[in-house]
Amino acid sequence: MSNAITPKNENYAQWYIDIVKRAGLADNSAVRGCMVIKPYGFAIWEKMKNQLDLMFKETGHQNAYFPLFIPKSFLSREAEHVEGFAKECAVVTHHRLMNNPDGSGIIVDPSAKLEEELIVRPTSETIIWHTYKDWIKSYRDLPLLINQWANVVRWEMRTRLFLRTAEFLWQEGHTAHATQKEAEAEAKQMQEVYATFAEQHMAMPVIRGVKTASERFAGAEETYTIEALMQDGKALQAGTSHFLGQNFARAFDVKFLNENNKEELVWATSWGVSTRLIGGLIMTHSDDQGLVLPPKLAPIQVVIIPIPKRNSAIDELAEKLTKELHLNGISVQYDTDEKQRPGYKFAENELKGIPVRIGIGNRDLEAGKVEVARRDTTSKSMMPIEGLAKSIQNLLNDIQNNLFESAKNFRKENTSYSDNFDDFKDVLNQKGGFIEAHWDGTPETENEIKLKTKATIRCIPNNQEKSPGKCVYSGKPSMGKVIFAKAY
RNA sequence: CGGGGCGUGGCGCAGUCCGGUUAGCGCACCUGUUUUGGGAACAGGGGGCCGCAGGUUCGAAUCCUGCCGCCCCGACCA
Repeated sequence: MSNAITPKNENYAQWYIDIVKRAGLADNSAVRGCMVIKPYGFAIWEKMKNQLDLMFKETGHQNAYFPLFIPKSFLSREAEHVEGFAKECAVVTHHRLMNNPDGSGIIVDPSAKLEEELIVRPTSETIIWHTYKDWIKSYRDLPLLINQWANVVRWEMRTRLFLRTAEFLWQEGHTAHATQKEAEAEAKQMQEVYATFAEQHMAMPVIRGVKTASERFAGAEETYTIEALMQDGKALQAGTSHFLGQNFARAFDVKFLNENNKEELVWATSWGVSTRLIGGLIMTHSDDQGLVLPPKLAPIQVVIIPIPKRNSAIDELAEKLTKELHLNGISVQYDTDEKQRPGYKFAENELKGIPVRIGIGNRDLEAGKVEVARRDTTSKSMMPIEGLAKSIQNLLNDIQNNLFESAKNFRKENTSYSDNFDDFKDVLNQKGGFIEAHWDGTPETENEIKLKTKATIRCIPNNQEKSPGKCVYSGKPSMGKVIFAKAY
């Protein structure tokens, strides 16, 4: 009823949970670590999915679907891959239930044991590369550019709504190429697609970079990542694109004949983003009043609220405006629910992060104006009815841009440089955020810093000019700066 | 897996220490009236195997035993 959202600065984790629940995005379910994504949350996911799907298709990819289950033996074919995923897999061991002879309910039928256990996919490289063996014979079959939208399961020890759930929705692209160069270009291209989506649609600035060896995807030779900074100063890995070399081709014996009739192993990439992005979206923009959505991803971009007493003049204007905005691809809801008063609706719409609210009352109509409130700044202004549809479109663009600029400013203010370890620890504990620092390039130093501070190297940023210096921890020579942060 | 917390109408909780009438409150819901420019008021009403299973007792939401589940914090990960 009254604002039940825990203030951000009081308890950020609780604030996040309150937003997810009160805005109606998702709920915990009867299954540990698995969430119910509610209609409003799913509508946001659909908007993300539609845009990403478009971008994948524009870059030449096709959708397909592979099985939920993976034979256990497949997972062990690639040594690093099994090492990375085996600990967190759900396993199917039987295929039938039966009534317990003692009458106490239903039990697993012991006679229905599977010959080979099935793994519920934690990711699909293995089943897909097993399939690719049949699909790829010639250089003419390449490149093979496939994406799948799916659910996967990783039996995480600790879960958080959207950010880390045992089951989650995602897309996983799996491509096969004739040359290393082409596969690397693909992996980089998809990193850029993700970055473009994050920045232009989510209004979430990201750093493009590569992972260090220890943070790399299990089975990858290079992991390209986009890293975002959340409001509490922690980093979020928002999307990754992997150059897999020939590791999976070797494990699943996927070879092709080149133009010279010579047999070669295929080069691979894989890349994915998940419903975690919704968590990132929340923690980039939202405030103590509730969710804040960038217009491009808001299921409802504009809500029109009649100020009682509602009458035909108000209805007419609302309907005219709705039509005009619809013609321009803007989603509008005219809230004619007479049971709730305006104040209640205002608060609910703010909670749900609807970017623009238009209030139409008789007083305003007479003056030829309406009240327009923007969610990002929570400011209100009177706008002339004349040309309103155009004004609203401009306003939506403004909000989209403003959210992105604000997030960039926040990141700038919360990015520090450090060249000695004491200072590094102080910044990390007092301020958080991204810390640029020199690193000597060794996994030992990386690990020591992680043990002492919980900060990890989020990435080695792309396109960085060489800037030799001394490692923040060891003092040894360093060829360039990397980004450290505590991460989700 | 360790630490903490919690299971009581749809949601949030009180009651449990110290057993005792019909298990209570706020929100939500239903009906009606008056309202309506930032979360309306009044009146009436409906809805509960008190997580599950045993036990103690004349009597258990409350005491005892066992089990189950979920959440939060940490280590692991998108």
